[in-house]
Amino acid sequence: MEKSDNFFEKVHEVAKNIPYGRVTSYGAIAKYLSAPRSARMVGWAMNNTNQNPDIPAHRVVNRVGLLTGKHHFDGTNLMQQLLESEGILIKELQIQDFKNVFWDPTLELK
DNA sequence: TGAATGACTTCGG
DNA sequence: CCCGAAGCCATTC
Repeated sequence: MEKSDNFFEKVHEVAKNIPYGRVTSYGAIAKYLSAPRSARMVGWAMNNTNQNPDIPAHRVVNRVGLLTGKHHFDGTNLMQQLLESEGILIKELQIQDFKNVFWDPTLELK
């Protein structure tokens, strides 16, 4: 165990680099990691990331801005509250003005 | 080894 | 971005 793959580290790094009040998608991160097919693995990696308090996993959603991962958080609506606290508007688990708050690592971080 | 699962994405209608 | 189905990839049983 504890193989510390570079893939996971990159996911952690990108997640930590997400600006305040911004969000990104799993696919965007996967694409940034040169693995656009492994979007699911990004989410899986988030499970490890989720255990890290330095990783704002709540800023990562699916491609349409839907909080698909909220079920993996401790609380019931914790993820939404965290995003709302950052100024992001959410309606029925879907981010409003998603394109406006979307942060693309391939464009901004790269 | 093979089958099932999932914090996704893309394609066709 | 509405809806249904297929594809991908790593992990787990």
